[in-house]
Amino acid sequence: MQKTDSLQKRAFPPREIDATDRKILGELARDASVSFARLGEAVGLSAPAVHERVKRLKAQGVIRGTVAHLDGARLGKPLLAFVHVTTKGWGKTRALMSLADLPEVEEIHSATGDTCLIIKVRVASSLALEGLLSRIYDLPEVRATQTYVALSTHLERSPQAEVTQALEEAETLR
Amino acid sequence: MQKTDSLQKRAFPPREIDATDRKILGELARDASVSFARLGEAVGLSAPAVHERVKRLKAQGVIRGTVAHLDGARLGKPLLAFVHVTTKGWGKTRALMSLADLPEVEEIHSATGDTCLIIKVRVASSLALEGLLSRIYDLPEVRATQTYVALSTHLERSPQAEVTQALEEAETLR
DNA sequence: CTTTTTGCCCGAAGCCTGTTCGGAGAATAG
DNA sequence: CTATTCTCCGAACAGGCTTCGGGCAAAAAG
Repeated sequence: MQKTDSLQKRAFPPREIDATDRKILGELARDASVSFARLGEAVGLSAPAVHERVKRLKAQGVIRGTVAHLDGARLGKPLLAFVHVTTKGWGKTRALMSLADLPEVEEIHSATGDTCLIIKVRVASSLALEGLLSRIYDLPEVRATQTYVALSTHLERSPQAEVTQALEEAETLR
Repeated sequence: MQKTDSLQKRAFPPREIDATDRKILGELARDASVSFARLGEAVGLSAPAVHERVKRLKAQGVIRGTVAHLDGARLGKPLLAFVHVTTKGWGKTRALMSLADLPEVEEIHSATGDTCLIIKVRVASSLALEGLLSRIYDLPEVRATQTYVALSTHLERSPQAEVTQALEEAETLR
């Protein structure tokens, strides 16, 4: 019998993510409303086995949660734009991060290139976009912004489970 | 009794999205794994009433689906980047749209500004990013690209249900 | 090689939840 | 006032989630 006095056993040891896990993740990334039984058919396992894997993947943080994907246009926010912000000094200030309180702001990244911050926003109208840009400009550390308005969206999805190995293979000479 | 001979009755007439709907959508956009009973408590309705509203919102297309939100880094794709593509002529060609077949490509938008296309990609390494850019450059209609690498992501979420009315209100003089 | 341990899987069963149904109540139109 | 429509609720059924115990194979230990 194993003693576990001083060394606490982890509930989920950091196991490798295998091919079956990726299949499950691929299905869930496309449609998380599928039943465990049907998921099991797709990957060749029983429902309890799939359930255990999904529980582990959630505990490991690979699955960050399940969310409803809403249609921005039907919600009254048909205008999508990317705002590139150039800041004085380092961009990550409390004031800039407070933009996350607005439901119009969907993403905030620190980035390389000319700009320091890339912000993805979805607003009701060009007037609302102007109002949002006005709020950004009011922040003292903002030096300039450049806005790219999405005229049409051809693809928009959450992170996918698969990885294309061919991208990393040695590039042949051109 | 109403005759329905020539005019087929819609299963879900295009009803207005009211405040209760938005509350439900807000909850589901944050966590779609909540039960209808708990959702009903949050908005002051019974489980069947919430169920009917959600069914209608799905039929209307406001809820496009429920998906698992995966962690790109833990899946082996820690590098997020936005690629701006300048194309010859109009950007939306079949070759460019075929980039959607790659699981690394998460978004494709036609955009205003200097660029014609904004592509959001998540890759395993800088080498993989180079390989992906190489594929983009191989397309005949691509004139130039500019890549912004996300150093850190401070916010990344799906479209939110709320709309900030204050953004559209008249801007006072500065 | 034998034994033990570990990890992963499955079938069965209980319980929680999704889903449907019929009816009540309010608001609106006729 | 009456009829219609719409939305809601309580109850009940059915189905899926979740747990449990046990079996099997591979790896590790002896």
